[in-house]
Amino acid sequence: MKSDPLGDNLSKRERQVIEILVRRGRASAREIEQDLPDAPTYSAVRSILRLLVDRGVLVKSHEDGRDWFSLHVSPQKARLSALSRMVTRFFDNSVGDAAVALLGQRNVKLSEEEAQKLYKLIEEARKS
Amino acid sequence: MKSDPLGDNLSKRERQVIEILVRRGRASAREIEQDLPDAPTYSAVRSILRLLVDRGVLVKSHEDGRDWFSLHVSPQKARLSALSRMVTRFFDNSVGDAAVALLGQRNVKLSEEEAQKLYKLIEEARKS
DNA sequence: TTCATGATGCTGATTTTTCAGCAACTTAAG
DNA sequence: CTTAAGTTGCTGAAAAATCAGCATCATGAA
Repeated sequence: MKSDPLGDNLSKRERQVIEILVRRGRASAREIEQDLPDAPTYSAVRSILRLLVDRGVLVKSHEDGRDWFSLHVSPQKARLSALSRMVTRFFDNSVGDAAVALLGQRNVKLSEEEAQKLYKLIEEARKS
Repeated sequence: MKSDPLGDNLSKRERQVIEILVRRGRASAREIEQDLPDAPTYSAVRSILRLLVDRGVLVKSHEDGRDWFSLHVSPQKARLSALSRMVTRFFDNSVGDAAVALLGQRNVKLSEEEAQKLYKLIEEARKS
């Protein structure tokens, strides 16, 4: 098991940046600056981005006259990784417990499509 | 909405400590020291604990000749809070998407009991 | 080309986090 | 009581993270 690039070895700002990129997929430095809570100066944002790129967490490309940043892993993978991590650390590795906690919250609404998908997944995961 | 005490205003070490307490419910300083990855000295652990108690994140009690630490909120609440946070930040507030991602992973096994619970929850969440 | 606007990365300073040393205190055993 | 082993909080130092200033480079308009 390789060391998780999105694990607990990230600072506050780094996590904030990564959350932005998980949601947006890809963003310019300016966009990240705008999305950042209590945003510091643009320079400071650039510093954090530079660090993250150096460590291989982010990927930088250049287009339309500016840099674009995205996660080294896909947002899909990042989401799964984060979920897994939570299941491991908070739910003693039990996906079932986590799912029950997730769906057992107040005011949870599911579309018909989602409900169907979930039924199917549960059926598959059911021990024979 | 109160500021989340388990939100993103925690440092690396602080998060590590909190994860330990979510799992153990309550622990002595020595136990936390042992569970901590790359554990520093016992003194350093105490410093982090002292800080967290001061900020009201942890609660300290004394028993059997030593201090015991636990979360100010219940592990149950902490888990839910963490899940909600993830749903908000990583799944665009869609509990359905998160649940599908969670259960759609490889090698997910559910007990009959868990499956039944989930069916029930989905049924409830399905109400238009 | 020249100028203005915006983007970039380097650098060092400030702030926060992390840490170990140490003296005081507690507890239990002798 | 005296001692030894374990626990605790204070303190300042070391390391890491955060940040802004600034010079340079890129882009596009005049």
